Amino acid sequence: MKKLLVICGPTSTGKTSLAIKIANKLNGEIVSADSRQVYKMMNIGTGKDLPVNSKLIINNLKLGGFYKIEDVPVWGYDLADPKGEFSVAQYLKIAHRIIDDISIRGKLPILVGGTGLYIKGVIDGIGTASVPKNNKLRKNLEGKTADELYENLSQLDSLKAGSLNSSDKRNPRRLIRAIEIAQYQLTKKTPPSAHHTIGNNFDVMYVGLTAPKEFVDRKIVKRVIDRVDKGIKTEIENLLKNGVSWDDQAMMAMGYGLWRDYFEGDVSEDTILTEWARDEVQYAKRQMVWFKKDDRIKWFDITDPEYPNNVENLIQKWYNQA
RNA sequence: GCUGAGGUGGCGGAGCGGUCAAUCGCAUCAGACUGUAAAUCUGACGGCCGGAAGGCCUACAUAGGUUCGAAUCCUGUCCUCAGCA
Repeated sequence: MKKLLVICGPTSTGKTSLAIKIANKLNGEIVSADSRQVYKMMNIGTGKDLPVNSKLIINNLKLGGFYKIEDVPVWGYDLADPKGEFSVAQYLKIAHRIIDDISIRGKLPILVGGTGLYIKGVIDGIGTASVPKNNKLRKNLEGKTADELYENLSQLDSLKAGSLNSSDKRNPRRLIRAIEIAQYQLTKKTPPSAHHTIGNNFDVMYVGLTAPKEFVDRKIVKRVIDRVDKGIKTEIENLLKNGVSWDDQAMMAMGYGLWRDYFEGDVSEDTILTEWARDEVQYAKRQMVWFKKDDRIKWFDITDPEYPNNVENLIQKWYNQA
């Protein structure tokens, strides 16, 4: 059976470096599952860790392209223009192609990232992903309160409305999407097409990386400072020069939008760094909340001295199985 | 030293006699999540008991006072800030 290795976990736990190590050992290629690394020109802040002067290699337009990091092809970067929009649906489409392609070439695809929804989408599929965005509808719904939206949804699809939990009932963004799907199903009268999933065709191994909170927090602080040294400010200036605006979806990424008050206001760099690190810490927490529910994941504490041996043994053993 | 403003929960900041354990924002903690997911949203957030309703205690710089009742009014004390010396 074809194999797929997933390496997930919160930010700052060394997912990529483990992936590279494994890729070198098992003849693998990396596929990034990261909702911000998909943007071009956003390298330092999203942690692409590209070697200097490396450039995107494109052999097949349908697969995006790949970078080489320590001789390992890394896919899933630079799929989108930071001025534009991007969503899971687009990611899934291309990620599936990439994974199939790697697999067909006889190599091991390694899905690496911290965006839980992307990983879950790739493996388990997202049934409604084929329902397109309806800008007109969204425009109309814009500004409505959660209660109004909920009422609206109830009329279109009372079943769906009733199934929402108390949190989603008050989440305008989710309610709008739910209405969008409900309306699509009403007008098109066609159920969303069957979605491509990988779960059934691949032997998937899930490796999760964690560390004690204090360890992760310290690492985050260090990394934030490191990114400033590497030139995050220049990177942002370049984005702006290229027409990216502060309001673009891509600029909502941590460590980007935050700088607006530095460039346009009188907020100090120190303040920005503190807030940036804080955002990352909060994000790491949210990632863990998401991942820890998935009991397919085999967890490893990266501060455990035995960790490198343990993961590699586990993966090797899984890899050797027919 | 004089004059003016002010001291509220981890922070910012409302409240200016009762309905105040104290709006709200941030932080923190817990959680949700299927086309923005590094997004968006929910709950908890002085202490103790309780599943909850609710109850009890300690609280709005500090010490007194006025009042049936004070974070809110008065007085002393200690701090902070602005202007004058």
